[in-house]
Amino acid sequence: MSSTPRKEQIIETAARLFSQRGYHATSMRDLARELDLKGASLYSHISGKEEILWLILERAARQFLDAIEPIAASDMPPLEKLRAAIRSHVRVVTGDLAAATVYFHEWKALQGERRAQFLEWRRRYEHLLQGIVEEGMAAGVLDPHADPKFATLLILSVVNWLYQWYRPEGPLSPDEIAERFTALILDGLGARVGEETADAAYQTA
Amino acid sequence: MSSTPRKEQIIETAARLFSQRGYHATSMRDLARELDLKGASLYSHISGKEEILWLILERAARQFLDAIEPIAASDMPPLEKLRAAIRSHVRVVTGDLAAATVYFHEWKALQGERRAQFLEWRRRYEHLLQGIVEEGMAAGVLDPHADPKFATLLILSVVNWLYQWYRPEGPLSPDEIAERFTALILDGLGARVGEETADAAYQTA
DNA sequence: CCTACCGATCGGTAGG
DNA sequence: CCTACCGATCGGTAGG
Repeated sequence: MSSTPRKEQIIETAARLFSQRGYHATSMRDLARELDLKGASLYSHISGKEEILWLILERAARQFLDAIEPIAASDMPPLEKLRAAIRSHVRVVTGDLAAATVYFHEWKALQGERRAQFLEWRRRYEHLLQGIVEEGMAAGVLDPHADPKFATLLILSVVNWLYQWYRPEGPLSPDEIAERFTALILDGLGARVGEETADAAYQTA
Repeated sequence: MSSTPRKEQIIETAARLFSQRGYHATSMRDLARELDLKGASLYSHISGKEEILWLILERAARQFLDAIEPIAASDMPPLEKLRAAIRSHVRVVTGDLAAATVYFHEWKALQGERRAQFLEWRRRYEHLLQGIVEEGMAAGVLDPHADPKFATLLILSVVNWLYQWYRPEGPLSPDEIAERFTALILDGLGARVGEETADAAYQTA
């Protein structure tokens, strides 16, 4: 029925298996069986097991970066940038939950150059997000006295952990989840007109 | 020098290796080499590879539960309960980062009964935390209109993701990190005296 | 895409 | 705690 090229089927199926059992716990024969092939037949489409992992991780990393780069470079107001960045992150995670799970769990199985490339992409992503956070602080949308590194880590905590609990059949759509995340972050890290409220919360704590 | 029993050394070293490379990527011979033993010698102290993983995960799960259970059962005010729960969670994670990493990443390698037991402990922990959140809402410390399940997930996101970025040599102590988490959560999920501020933030978003 | 096969390594046991 | 060894399985290749 499907005209999806074999290589695509291999990558998709591998993403599912790697996300369920982990990269090292999935054998090439497991993967082949899922595609009604013999193990050796996989090697006419891909060069080896690590290449499959790499193709999954490379795509995921590009999706994250392709989404945030135009947002970071745009002239939207800082608040809208932050909202758009959170929404696009949530869309990437929820759009391919298996790939996102592999992205967060299995990159350590990469060796040498690929591992370095992956980590560089991840660093670039986090740096772009931190830039948006800093713009928000400079514009007074986020608390200018907060630590931008810590604030970025908190945003990443919330949007990254999503892969652990998101289920497509759940009650909230991806955009609704992103909306709630944004509201929480604006509230928790936001600058207030009356600064007393924020100060009071810190002191009560 | 050290009089640590061999079994303890095995568990500690395994936690380090499993956290660095993953359970399936660490062989019994890797583990033995790290302890200046031959692979076969491990089996006079433990019954098999999965038992080592189980001992790491069981301890970690018990640490989380032993910390939150007395807090949940106490008669502290709701706000103090939440603060204490977050602080104890952060202490467990930072107190043994390797074990925490294995706790979050490698439990899927457990089979059958052990896997079920682990998941039950994790559910119990999350349920106790949600109870504390609900008490806070009932008492007006947290926004009574928020969704308690979602609020609990957000707290778990922030405190769980810590294992991904915490480094003992970093600028913040575990208790300082917990303090900042609590402040953020009280701010982001907190009830305000003037409700307009929160409503305004939701509508701007 | 298959059969047939490779050397390496896996978790684990026997027997001291 | 060691040497010696087990069957099973691993990723991958040869050759069609």
